[in-house]
Amino acid sequence: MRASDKAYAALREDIIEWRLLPGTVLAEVEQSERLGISRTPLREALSRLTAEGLTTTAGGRGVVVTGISLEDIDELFELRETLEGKAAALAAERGDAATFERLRDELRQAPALISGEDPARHAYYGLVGRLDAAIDAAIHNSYLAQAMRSLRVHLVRVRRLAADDAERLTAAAAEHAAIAEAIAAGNPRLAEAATTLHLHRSLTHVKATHVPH
Amino acid sequence: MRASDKAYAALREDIIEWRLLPGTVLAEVEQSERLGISRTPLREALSRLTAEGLTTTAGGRGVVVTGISLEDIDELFELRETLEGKAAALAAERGDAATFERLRDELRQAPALISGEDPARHAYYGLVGRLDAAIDAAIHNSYLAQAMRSLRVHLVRVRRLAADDAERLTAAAAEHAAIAEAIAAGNPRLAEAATTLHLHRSLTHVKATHVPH
DNA sequence: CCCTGCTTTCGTGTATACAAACCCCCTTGT
DNA sequence: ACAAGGGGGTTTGTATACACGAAAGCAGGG
Repeated sequence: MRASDKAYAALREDIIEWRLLPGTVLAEVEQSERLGISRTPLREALSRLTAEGLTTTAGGRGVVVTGISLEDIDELFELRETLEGKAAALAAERGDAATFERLRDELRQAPALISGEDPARHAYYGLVGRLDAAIDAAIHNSYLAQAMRSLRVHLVRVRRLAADDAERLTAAAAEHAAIAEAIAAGNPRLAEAATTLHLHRSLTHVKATHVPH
Repeated sequence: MRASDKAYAALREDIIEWRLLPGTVLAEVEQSERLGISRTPLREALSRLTAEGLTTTAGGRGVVVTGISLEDIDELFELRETLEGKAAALAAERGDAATFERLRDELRQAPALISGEDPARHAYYGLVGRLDAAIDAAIHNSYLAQAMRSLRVHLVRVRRLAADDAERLTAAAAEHAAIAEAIAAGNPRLAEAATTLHLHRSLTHVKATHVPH
């Protein structure tokens, strides 16, 4: 693995997990020494993070970790609704029914995973990730998939702000199952509606349990 | 101006204007010597281009200029319709009416610009750019604006493939005027419909006059 | 004649040294 | 006392040298 990849992954993880708080300045020598690499690969890592929007260059004062305000969350979900709604509709038109039927069945059994402890809950997140991946593959549109991928980075960060209690996760699993069901049924408008519903409830939950940093 | 910015701007221009054709390998030493800079800033420029999707890293063998297939154009416009349709609707809800009324009036007088020679036609492209900028500002959503900006790079590249005859440009100006009119009227659904119509016609034109490279 | 293994060579990945720009702070003048 | 200008120090921007890896070419054997 390249040193720049290692630095990129480490910094990205630190930012997403809120170990590096917004406003933190990432000085090149300091971070390169912390990660045990040279400045050159670190600069490439910082470039990638800045391109993703996780950091911003603060004019001569190094790069700083970007923050996420309440307004940002609204904007983020506004775009997310647009993109994922369209993606769900396209998946319903173009996707393979059997794939999404399987995902629907798994999602209906997800409450068993959620009630358990952390390893099981991790399995649930993996399941949701597989649904996202299946939609990405089904839409047959690399540009849309790319746009959604770049969004998900910020969304994971937002999710870490909210309290993922078992109750909300159970409800979310049901909503995801409804999306998978609509896609499997080949009903674009229903798939879009189910996605809109899910995202609205998700946004409401995030804003209700949000703890400002 | 930094050397990396200079290299980035130069390479980006070369790719968009099809002076660097798809499949061209951009070797680091070769390009750094051509642009009169060192490898370090050139690498940063290539990183940025790759993040934008104008180039792709070819697994250890340098970066190559990406191509745009007919399928890519379809995918590009599918995403564009989603994003710009939403943006037009949001602009109609949140934008300042006076701003878009002025743009509508200017666009209605655009045929005079188009019939002229290149400098006047350049003024027309600038006018369309101002409409885009006005929409970007009106939506009050930096993430959506960012997504549209990253799309426009590829769209400019596609536009260079099509023949921009005066007839099509005159029609496009009328379609743009209709969009501005709908936004100024504060009618989101109409604004979205006008955008959808414009993009469909634009796509049809591109595919009709498309010359494969 | 073809296949395989080695060698050479080119190209990227990384480290480090140097240069320039910027900020902070201190000093000085009003 | 406050503002403006200069100097020191820190930080980024750039160049270059070196190391590692892969790919292409060549030679030898089957």
